[in-house]
Amino acid sequence: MPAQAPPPASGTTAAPARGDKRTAILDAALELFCEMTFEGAPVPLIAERANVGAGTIYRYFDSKEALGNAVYQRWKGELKRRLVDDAPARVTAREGFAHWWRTLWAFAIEHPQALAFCENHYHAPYIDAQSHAVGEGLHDGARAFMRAAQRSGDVVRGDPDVLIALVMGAFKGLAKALQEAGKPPTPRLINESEERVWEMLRA
Amino acid sequence: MPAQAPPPASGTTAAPARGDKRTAILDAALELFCEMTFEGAPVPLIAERANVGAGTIYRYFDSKEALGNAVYQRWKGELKRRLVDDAPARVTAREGFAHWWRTLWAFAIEHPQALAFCENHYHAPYIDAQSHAVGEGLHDGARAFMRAAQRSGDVVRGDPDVLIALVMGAFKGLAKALQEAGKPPTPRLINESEERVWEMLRA
Amino acid sequence: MPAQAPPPASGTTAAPARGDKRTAILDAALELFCEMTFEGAPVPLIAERANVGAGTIYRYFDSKEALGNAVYQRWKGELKRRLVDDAPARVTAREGFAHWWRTLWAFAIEHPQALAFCENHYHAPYIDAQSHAVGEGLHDGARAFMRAAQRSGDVVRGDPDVLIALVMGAFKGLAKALQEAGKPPTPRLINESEERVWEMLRA
Amino acid sequence: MPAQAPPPASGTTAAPARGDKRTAILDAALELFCEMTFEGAPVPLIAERANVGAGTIYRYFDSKEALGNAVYQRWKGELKRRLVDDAPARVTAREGFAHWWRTLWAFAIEHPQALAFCENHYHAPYIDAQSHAVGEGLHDGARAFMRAAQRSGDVVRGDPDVLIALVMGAFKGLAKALQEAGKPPTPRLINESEERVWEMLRA
DNA sequence: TATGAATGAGCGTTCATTCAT
DNA sequence: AATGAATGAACGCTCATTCAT
Repeated sequence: MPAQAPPPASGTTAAPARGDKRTAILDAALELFCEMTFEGAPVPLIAERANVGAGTIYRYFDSKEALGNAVYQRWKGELKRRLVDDAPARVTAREGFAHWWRTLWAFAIEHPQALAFCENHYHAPYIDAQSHAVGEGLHDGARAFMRAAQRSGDVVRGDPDVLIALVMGAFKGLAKALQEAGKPPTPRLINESEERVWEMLRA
Repeated sequence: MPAQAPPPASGTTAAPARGDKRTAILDAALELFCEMTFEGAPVPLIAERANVGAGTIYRYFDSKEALGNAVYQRWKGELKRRLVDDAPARVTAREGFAHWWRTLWAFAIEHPQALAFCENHYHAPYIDAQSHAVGEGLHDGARAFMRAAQRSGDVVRGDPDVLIALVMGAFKGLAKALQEAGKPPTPRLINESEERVWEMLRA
Repeated sequence: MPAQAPPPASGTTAAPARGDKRTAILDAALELFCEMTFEGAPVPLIAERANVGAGTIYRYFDSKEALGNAVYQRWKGELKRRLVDDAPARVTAREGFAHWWRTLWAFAIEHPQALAFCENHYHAPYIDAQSHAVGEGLHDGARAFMRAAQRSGDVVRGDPDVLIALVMGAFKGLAKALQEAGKPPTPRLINESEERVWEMLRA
Repeated sequence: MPAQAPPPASGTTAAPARGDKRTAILDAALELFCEMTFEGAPVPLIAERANVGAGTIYRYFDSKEALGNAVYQRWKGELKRRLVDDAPARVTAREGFAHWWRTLWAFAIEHPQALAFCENHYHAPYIDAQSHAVGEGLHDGARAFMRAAQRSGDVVRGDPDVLIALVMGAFKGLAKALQEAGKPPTPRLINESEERVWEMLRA
């Protein structure tokens, strides 16, 4: 799954679009950070995979750490967009939960490396405040949803952060386990797991 | 703990006991691998933290990778011992689940870094087959428990590996969230989360 | 010279010519290997002597051992070229021997360290098969010459390898002795020693 | 050929003789210096081969370099003893030369590693003045012999050092070639080479 | 006297970063 | 704007040497 391009390229459509190189670098970096760890992935190798010169990376990113943060924010931001910004308004708690669960799986299927990267690197020493803020934005959306669901009486009482941690943890655990086992997440599995996790939340 | 043990334990309590250095290295390595990543933690820094010379590490471990695996096996083995080997026999599924959940939390409280390390490093490129075998031993124990619980009708049907992934994921998610927030896991929180997760499993 | 040659020769004389660095490294390595032994010569010191960064050496040579072999093949190959490939055809055995003896001395005068290096390092543990093959090529040429000289009745019968060993040993012995004593090899000395050594060979 | 013991042990004959360890260390060092180079042979490995503790070596020798010089002097001294001190008095030049040539070969057969070591390490950076003095003593004896042979008219005129260099070089060249080829020096070969080399010297 | 665990300086090598082109 | 050769600090690791036992 080499190239992923969530933010539609701006400007004219034909010709070697501006930003092409930046995207190529971000894609290559994501791949290699997943394969070899952030520290283990040499910048020159990222450059080679992105088909650019090693020096070119430094025209787009101040440092390797800045590149790591850019990768993080790109995908964490994309996930937040889908999960929070595109959330359906005025639906039941159960429907809202279904949106979350299915969107998470859609993202995991489309961008398995992006998901693994964001999970594994949230606590990496090079992740900066701005990146953490993006993560917080996602969490805020989740908290708002959970609180509303508790208010409506559909979801058990208790610290919403605890419930979010349980739900997101369950998702990550299953996604990771499937990836390791090499099994694709079938619609059936997604539905059944949605059911199970909802039981955990249900009032 | 299949790793090396050059200095035979002296048994008596006085004097800088043999084996001290090996343990000091393992402890320092765990700390630094958590703080800085395996690749990011320089061996000389591990030595300094352990109050030994840099070369001394290589008297106890063949390489940095061997040290990483020793740390992994030490704690994953300890967790497996508590979770599987010390599991109560002839109890209900609900009681068996309580043992798991509470043992996990006890371990998380005693050795927060050990838990984080084992979780984050299972797929690191340096983890070897023997380490993976230790992890498998733990998983086998979990699967045996889950199958018995399904046969007794207390837990929902379905792939036991999926259920294990959901439960372990939920635990890790909550443990991680509390650690980040700096909140200790209160007995109340442990009990309530046990209740929630059991709902996810219950037939 | 089968080793790497990354910078293509520019041909024109102006500007710091490409290939300069590779040659500077080979020259510095030869010097230091002679002064301090292969194992005793630190790579960073070779780099300093060659006026390049330590890392630069590894752009031209895969390892210190590869550098050692490149030095060996460079000079052993050059010697073989002069001695074997440029040997005069259809001359008497005596004239052929004169070519060998004088060419050896010319080489010893031009490249005293190169000669010493090739002699002392043929059996070093780091010298690889390709380097040995270059040495063999030289020896094959010598054997062909010696056999022809024996067939023509000018040189005594006996294992040609033994005669070669005696002749080459005598040359190295004298060259080394002069170098140690700091005396230059005068034309007179070269001629007289040629006479002596020919007496050893003469039928 | 693990143990060589030219200097007869002093003191009483039975019981673990004094000097045993010193000799064991010198023997092990000679072997390993030949197999792995002086720089390449770790002191702890020498200790292991000598069946002593690593620290014990430093009771007998101040440093690794001192050990290297002790090995050098031991064997160069032994060679000088046989070649110079035990030389027959009042014999013809031809007979005197025969003594030299045959003694060299006897030494080469008895102590092949000792010979190779002394040859290859004379110019090593760690060889000190005292060691060089031992070598000089040998050379002085050779020079005295050569001068006498020239005075008697049996050997060609010319710088005796040049003649010595040619003769010793021829010997070393042949000895080395045989060792490399794995062929033993047969009496016939020794005699024939003696004849050849004498031709080089003969007036 | 003899040991070998412990040390840390120094090795060969890598790689994030720069800069002449 | 883009390159990739060059750099040198910093890495993992070795080994000559010391010293508590």
